[in-house]
Amino acid sequence: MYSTLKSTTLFASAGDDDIAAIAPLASFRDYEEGSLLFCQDHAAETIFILVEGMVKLVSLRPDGSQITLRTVLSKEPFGALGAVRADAHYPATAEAMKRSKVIAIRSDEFRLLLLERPHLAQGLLGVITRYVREMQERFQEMVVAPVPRRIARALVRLAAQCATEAEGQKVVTLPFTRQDLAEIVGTTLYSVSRTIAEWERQGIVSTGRKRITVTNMELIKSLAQERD
Amino acid sequence: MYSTLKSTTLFASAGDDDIAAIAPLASFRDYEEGSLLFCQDHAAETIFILVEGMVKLVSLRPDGSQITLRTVLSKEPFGALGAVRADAHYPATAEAMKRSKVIAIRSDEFRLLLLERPHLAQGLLGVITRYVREMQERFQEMVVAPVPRRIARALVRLAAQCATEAEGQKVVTLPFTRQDLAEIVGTTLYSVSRTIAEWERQGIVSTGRKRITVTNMELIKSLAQERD
DNA sequence: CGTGCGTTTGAGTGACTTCAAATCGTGTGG
DNA sequence: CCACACGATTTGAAGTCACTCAAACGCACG
Repeated sequence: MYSTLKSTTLFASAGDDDIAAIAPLASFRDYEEGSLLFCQDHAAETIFILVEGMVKLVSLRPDGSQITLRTVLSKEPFGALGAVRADAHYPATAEAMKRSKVIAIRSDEFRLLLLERPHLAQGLLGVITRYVREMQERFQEMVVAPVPRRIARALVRLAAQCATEAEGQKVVTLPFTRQDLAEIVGTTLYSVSRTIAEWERQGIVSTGRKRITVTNMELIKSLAQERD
Repeated sequence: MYSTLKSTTLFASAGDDDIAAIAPLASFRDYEEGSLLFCQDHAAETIFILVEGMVKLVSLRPDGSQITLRTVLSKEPFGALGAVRADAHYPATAEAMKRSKVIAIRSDEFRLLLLERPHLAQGLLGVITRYVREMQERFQEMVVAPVPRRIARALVRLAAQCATEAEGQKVVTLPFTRQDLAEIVGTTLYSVSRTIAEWERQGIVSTGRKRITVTNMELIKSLAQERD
């Protein structure tokens, strides 16, 4: 548990004594594919760190459709906003996309530690700040970028996240359905299908059921850029 | 200066000793309408707190168009992400929309204080967390909501911010051009003009040059809702 | 009384969505 | 081991929302 905690982005700047203080609050949990780790608007009682698997944070809309706010792949924390304020509620629902293993930490006790241990607060600030920057970037994309560019950007971002796990190889396979991607970039599965089919004809990607393999990362990256 | 700092959202949870530690790092600055407080991608050397006036945080796009990430009205801090990491750069450009007065704090020295004074870190976490939630909400709007609803939401949000200053009155006047609003909701000034003109015909708002007055806040709020 | 910026309005276009239906691939039960 | 069933994907056709471009208008300031 010690070394697992130490290797996460949240506790990268923490000292051994900080880790020792956290460890008693933390426990491992496993989730089946499709199960929910927490639900939107429920009290944010625990914060999570993904150890293994894949989790998506989705926002359910009144009309039944859903938007994926974030895809958690590496050893990133999630549901961490609840550690800041005492009466916080989860702003989204967390769903396991595969069998996943997580570390769960009680947020109320963690919050108390934040006041005593500045390095923990530092780590949390770092994690949240990085998230803010990513959100701002995606926000801008949503507003101005056409659908194909949004998809390209999503692929680049997801490939980079996956590559953290499987050290930077040229060809990256992403285990997402067209529907998954549609919820990430805010479009329909039809538009995703048409766009990806076109790219497959051009040899930029190869696809399959629940799978998209980027074979020419450079080209995808250029499609993700502003200019044409 | 002491009481001014104490009244801001960033230092609401700070003790008198915290304020005393901050005060030497802080100074007042004034900006003319249209002047830039900081520029995108420059080193984030100082964090700001708006005391008086109005500031917008805009992201400039390669094609020349711009998107307003945030409109700062009340005694909110901005440019505060730079306080977290040493080598941070501003993710956006800050422009004064009116003559404005701000408090400027050197971010490198502030960062050191964060490690010694947990209540300051607490305050910063609170501010950033609130911002994350707002961004997530706007992010979702962008993806799924049609333009008129996005405009309605922007008006509701901006009116609420203004109302913090001029205690909740029924009729709120917002000093924005059609272009300003277009950059906030991510559309064109033409679409804003048409939408607002329609609302004026229905008596929901009254408009003028660089001015939009919400006369029926309830109706605007219902337009901002998901359902029709 | 001009000049310029902010605003209005029209017409045309294009990107994306929506709905419908067919097809493909995979896993499962007989 | 094969056939079926369901989920995932493809493709077509129609419709619409909002953008783009162009031009005119009008308020406010010098």
